[in-house]
Amino acid sequence: MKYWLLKSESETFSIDDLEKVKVEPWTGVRNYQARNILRDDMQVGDLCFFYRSSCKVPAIVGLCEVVKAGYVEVDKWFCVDVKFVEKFKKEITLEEIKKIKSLEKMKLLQKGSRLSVQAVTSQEFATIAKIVE
DNA sequence: GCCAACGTTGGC
DNA sequence: GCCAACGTTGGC
Repeated sequence: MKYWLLKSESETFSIDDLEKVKVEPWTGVRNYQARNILRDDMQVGDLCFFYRSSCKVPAIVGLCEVVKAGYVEVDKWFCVDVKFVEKFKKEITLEEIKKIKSLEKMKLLQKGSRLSVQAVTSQEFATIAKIVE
C-alpha cells in the first residue's frame, strides 16, 4: 500500500465535489513526472491525501482512495480514478505542516515543489492521520 | 497581484 | 544540445 498527495484548487475541484460525485477521474495532469506516477505507481487501494492549493489557507482537507489504476486520459496523458473516503473534521493547514519536525522532508514543503501528484511516506501519512483524526 | 521556481518551447 | 523567452504553479 502506497500513499500519495493530490493537489487541487478548490475552485476547480474540491473535496466537497468529490464527496458529491464519490468517484472522479483525476484528469488534467500535464507534467511528465506526475504522469509517470499516475501511469506506473498508483495502485488500486492506495490512499491519497486531498490537498487544497492556491487559496487563502492551503491545507490537506481529506482522503481518497485509488479505485482504478492508471489509464490513458487523452493522447499520452494518464489519469486514475479516485473515490471519496473522508473529509477531515480538522484539516491540517500548510502552516501547521511546516511546524511539524517529522514532516519537514515532505515533498509538499520542498522549495519550488509544484508537483500536483506526489508520494507521501507511510511515516508522513501516519503522522498526519493522527492529527486529523 | 507579485514573484520565485520550474517546465516547456523553439531558434540557433 | 544550449539557452533565452515564455507559461504555469502556488505561496504569500
